This record gives sequence, C-alpha cells and structure tokens, in this order.
Amino acid sequence: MSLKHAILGLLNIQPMTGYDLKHLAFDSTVSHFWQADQAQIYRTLDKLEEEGLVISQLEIQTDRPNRRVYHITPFGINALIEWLRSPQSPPVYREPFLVQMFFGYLLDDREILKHIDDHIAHHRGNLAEYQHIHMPPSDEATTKRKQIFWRLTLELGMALEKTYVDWLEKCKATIQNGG
Amino acid sequence: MSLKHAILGLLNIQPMTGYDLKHLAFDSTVSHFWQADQAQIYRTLDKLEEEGLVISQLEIQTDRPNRRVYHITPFGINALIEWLRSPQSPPVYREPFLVQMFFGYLLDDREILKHIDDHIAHHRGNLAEYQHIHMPPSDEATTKRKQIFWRLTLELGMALEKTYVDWLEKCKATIQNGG
DNA sequence: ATATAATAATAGACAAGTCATATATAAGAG
DNA sequence: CTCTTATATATGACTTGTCTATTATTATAT
Repeated sequence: MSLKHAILGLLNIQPMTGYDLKHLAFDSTVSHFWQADQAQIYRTLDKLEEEGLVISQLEIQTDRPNRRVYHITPFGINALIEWLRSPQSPPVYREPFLVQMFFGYLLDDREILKHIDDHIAHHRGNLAEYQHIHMPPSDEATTKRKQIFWRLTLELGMALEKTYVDWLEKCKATIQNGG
Repeated sequence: MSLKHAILGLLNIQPMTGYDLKHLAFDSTVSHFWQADQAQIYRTLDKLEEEGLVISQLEIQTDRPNRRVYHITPFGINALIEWLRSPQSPPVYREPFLVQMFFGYLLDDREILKHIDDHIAHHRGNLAEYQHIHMPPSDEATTKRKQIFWRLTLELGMALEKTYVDWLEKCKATIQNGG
C-alpha cells in the first residue's frame, strides 16, 4: 500500500501526529499527488505501529488537547527505502468527469458547458495554490537534494493542471462553435 | 458510482456482454479515463439488472460459449442522463510513482533514473496507442456530435501523456545534471 | 456566559476496487 | 490427440478508501 509508505516518508522528514499528517501533509504539501482520508490515516498509523515501522508517544499539552506523535523507526526507514526501490505500476485512470464528457453528446450544450466551467474553476484554483508554494532555497546539501525532488513533483502538478485548463478551454470553444 | 454510469453509457451505444465491456470498452476505447476490473464489471451488471436499468438475454452460440447480452432499458437511459447532469467531484490524485519521486532524494540517482525510464516507456506507449485510434469521420448529425465528444476526451488523454513524458524527460535531465 | 472554531483522535458501516482462482466451451496448432 | 488460446462467466477473500458521526479539549469571539 502506497499510503503506508507515503506516511513513512513524511514521518521520516519529521515526527508528526495523525492530525498533522492530514492537515500539514496530505491536505497541503502532497495533495497534488496523494490525498488521504482522515480515518484512513489514523488506522494506517495503528497498523504501522503494530508492524514496528513507527512508534508513538503521547505528548501532554496544556494549551490544546494531548496529541500522539509518531516517529519512524529504523525498521520503518528500511521498509521505506525498500519500497522506494520497488517498481510501481503506472497510474490507473478513473475520472468521473471524463465519463461525463465522453457521453456528453447526450446533454444540451448549456448543461455540459456548466460542468466544464466548474472544472475550469477547480483546476485554475489548484494551479494558483501550487504557484503559491514557494520552496525556501537552501544551502545544505541533503536539503538541496530534497528540494530538487519536491520541486519536480510540484512542477508536474502544475503542468497537469495547466494541461487540464487548456483542454477544458478548448472543449468550451469546440462546443460553442458547434464542433 | 461512476462505473455503473460508464457501463450504462456504453450499453447505450450498443448492447454488449460483460466480456465485450471489458475487452472492447474498458481495456481499449475508454481506457484513458476509466479502467475496470473484470470481476467488478460482471457484479455491476448484476446490480444494474436488479435495479432494472439493464436487461439481459442469453444468446446461444454454436461456435463459442453462450453469452449474456446486456441492453439498457428506458429506466437506464433516464438514470444515465440524470447522472450526466449531476456535478462530479474533481479527480482525486493518488499516484504511487509520484510518492517515489517526492521521496526520491533517499535513493541513488541510478535507482530513481531506472524508475523514470520505465515510466517514460509506459507513457510513450500509451501515447502511441492513443494516436493509433482513428475515429472514422461521419456525416450523420448525431454521430458527428458523438465523435466531437469522443475526440475531445481522447485529446485530453494524449495531452496528459505528453505532459507526463515531457516532465519525466525533464526529471531525467535535472537529476543527471545533479540539479 | 455561551457559541463557535481549531485541535485531536476514534469507530462503524459501507462502497469500490483488486487478486486469484475456478469453470466451461470451442477453435486452432502441433 | 493433446495443448494452448480466446471466449465467456462467476465467486471468495481481501484491501483500500469513503462517509458519517462521536467525543473531548482549549482558545477565541460575541
């Protein structure tokens, strides 16, 4: 399961709680290539701890509810590296909106154009978000290497969003011109 | 569930068996936006029939095993149109290989470059496949409208594959130049 | 005082998708 | 005459992901 390894990778950057993973990582930093459900994150953390790939410690807080901070273990780092080395299957495509576009000839232009506009707004929004992520320049060598990979994945995110937006604009024009 | 509606849309084009749906549709025609498991297709057909959205009839064959051909019903067409009108959530991104790229700084260049090459080959392969899909030109008005939508989704498929390939080439160059 | 929002974690029920395997028929190749 | 391949369908067990709701703590705003 990739979620397991995504979590291991994130905890390898720094120890975090389930809440942090959801809000700081999956909902922001890595949302352009992996989105995870909150319930699933907590359950996966449980499994990872059972397997000895992470350990947790309860941190008592006075200003906020107590939190359980998860740390990656040496076993976890091993498992992460091993997984990173293993070939991964290419992505599976499964996009409801494209199903709608494929069968869009069954709708009125007005109806399908509305869908298109909604998706343009969404992808433009994503693009804007990604463009606001500024990766702080760094001089330390290991950090610099990290940043190269992080920037590359972000660039794909942006390129894909741009591809979507351009295509959606083209769809709009094509449909408006009646083909 | 979108799979249900993808199947309805496909059966609305022409009656088909589960086998046809798998091989002629999901594995070829619409593979660039929806991939479906064989077992899931048959189970979904069962459900659709229970719900009265499709009906089937056993077709006796002498040259091959008998087959069960599914037809969309008027109820099914209704359900399809209604779903086509409903707004669909934007795609959820979840790509194992991008997880590997994000944490790729933990690997040797050699190891990550191997992964990149594999994925380049895959996406180039997809692109080539898509380029071989020639949609026969048509004069009948409804069919022409169909073709417009089919061509548009295919164009997105190609644009996305190109985006991937370009990005992967860039990754390769960046890593080989040490950033 | 009280309501709201952010933080933090947990659980049940379910839907969707995967993987492996089994069964059967018929054509064609060796 | 056997083996392989394509056609055709079915099922069990499982993994992965979703949706909804609940519980609790503390800070902040009204």
